Amino acid sequence: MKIMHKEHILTKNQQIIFDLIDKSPEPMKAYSILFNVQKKGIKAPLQVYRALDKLVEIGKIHKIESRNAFIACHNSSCQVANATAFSICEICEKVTEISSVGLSKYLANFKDKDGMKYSKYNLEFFGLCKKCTLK
Amino acid sequence: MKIMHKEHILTKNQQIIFDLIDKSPEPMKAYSILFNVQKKGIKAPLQVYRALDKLVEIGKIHKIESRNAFIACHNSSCQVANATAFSICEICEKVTEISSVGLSKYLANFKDKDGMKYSKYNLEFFGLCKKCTLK
DNA sequence: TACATAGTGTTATATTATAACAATCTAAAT
DNA sequence: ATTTAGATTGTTATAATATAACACTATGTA
Ligand SMILES: [Zn+2]
Ligand SMILES: [Zn+2]
Ligand SMILES: [Zn+2]
Ligand SMILES: [Zn+2]
Repeated sequence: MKIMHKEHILTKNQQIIFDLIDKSPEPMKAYSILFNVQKKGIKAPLQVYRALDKLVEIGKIHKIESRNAFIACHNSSCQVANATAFSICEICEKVTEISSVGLSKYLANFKDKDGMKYSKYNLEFFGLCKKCTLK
Repeated sequence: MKIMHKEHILTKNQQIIFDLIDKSPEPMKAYSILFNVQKKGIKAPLQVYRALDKLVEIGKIHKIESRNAFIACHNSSCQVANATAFSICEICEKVTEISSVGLSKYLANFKDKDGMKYSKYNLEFFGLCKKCTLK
């Protein structure tokens, strides 16, 4: 898996949008991001999507595909933008990035019957978080 | 993981839409499905989405989240709609459902640090298929 | 300077998905 | 056969997500 270093210098729009996502306790959707940064001069969807694309590319944030939402990478050992795993609570929608050495090793080495070699994966687990299990 | 039996009797719309997806060599998008079934009397997006929702629920088709597209389940040993894995070629967009006993066992038994128990997962691998590797 | 590359601002538009409501069908249960 | 509950349908309208196209600006570097 290709290593993506995260020490990019962010541009103004990228920084504004990253800061917002990074502070958010939950994944943010593009138009919610747009609404929240309009006071900072980012007025159009495209400005948001362009920043999001770049932030995803360099691994500062990840997209939760099943939710069309974006979360900051809080996986300290995660130097890659292309090997991601999340747990998602189906009640409260809490999303957590999973950092398991065992899991990432297993998936990075997984080979299917066709011998296709993978350069990237995304895994989303669904269930109930602790809080929601107790309710 | 809850077992979803697939021996549902499909309604007219569900059958029309399943047949179309099942014959397609590649994942189909909702509005492409709509276009293709208009001659059969299905005229509105909602009719398509409702059938898709049901077909996903009963495990006859799966949604490829990263592509917003739908593929028929061709995994003969797959009796569940909630434990899915796919390989996706980033050039030709060929999608294959992975049926690996090892993989599904590993993921079904995976537990994260928080002890969250999962009821469902979706895994998407990305890379180059054999054909595209040779080009 | 000259050039290439990446980022920006803007308008318009494409694509994906759901809300709301009335009508109809289906499968039991009386 | 009649009632009832639930799922499904048909329809119009609208919401939510994402990209095309184009002119312009910043930044690094040769
Ligand atoms: Zn990460
Ligand atoms: Zn929860
Ligand atoms: Zn399947
Ligand atoms: Zn390919």
